[in-house]
Amino acid sequence: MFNDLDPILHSQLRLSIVSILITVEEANFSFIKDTTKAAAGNISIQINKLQEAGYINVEKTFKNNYPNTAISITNKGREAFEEYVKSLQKYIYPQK
Amino acid sequence: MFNDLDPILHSQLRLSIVSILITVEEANFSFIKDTTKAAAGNISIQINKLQEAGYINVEKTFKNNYPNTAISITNKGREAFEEYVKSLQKYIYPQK
DNA sequence: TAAAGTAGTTAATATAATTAACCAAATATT
DNA sequence: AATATTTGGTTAATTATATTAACTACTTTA
Repeated sequence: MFNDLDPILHSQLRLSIVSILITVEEANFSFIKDTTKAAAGNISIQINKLQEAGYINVEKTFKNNYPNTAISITNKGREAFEEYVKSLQKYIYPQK
Repeated sequence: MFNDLDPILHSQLRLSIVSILITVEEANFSFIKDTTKAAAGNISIQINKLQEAGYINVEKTFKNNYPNTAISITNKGREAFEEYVKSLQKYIYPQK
């Protein structure tokens, strides 16, 4: 009846991050920080986990002399997100 | 942009339980156990948390000589679920 | 009456999320 | 030109959560 929910995505902050990345080509650390209002440390860790899972690409460069971490979603990440949403539907619309 | 997701509901097992209770008048422990496939101990704990939060009613009686735990959703629980779903929509359909 | 099953609970453990403290470099202030 | 502050992070420690293993208490069956 209830599919397992991908534990990588079933975390508020990681879901927020992926949710943002679904809508944009690329986002940097600061944008994620501003948008999610989460603490930088937390974001740093959750980005690592998403990268380890292969859900996002992380490119660290320098921009205007400052470190800049550019993040984008991978195909795997996009698919995982779609799967997660499908599974969730079964929870939130159990009448189906 | 992203509402906080009610941490009481943002747990796979608790969400499963509430999701079941949304569709039925009442469910007992065994039904929840069979439907969710979760371990009894885990269910026991999550039922306590949902009760503490006022999201469910728990009635312990004996049925055919056996202990029987009947569970039903409260108005508060139903509202929390609806709110949770609304918040989730913003995550899973960020284009909106 | 001994073994197996029902219906749970609790304590201990494993896992995950969060925060506090830190680092390195850049820029702003006195 | 020192020093304070800001940017953009990371890491270690803490806190919170979830899960499991072991147990309780009773019932039924062989």
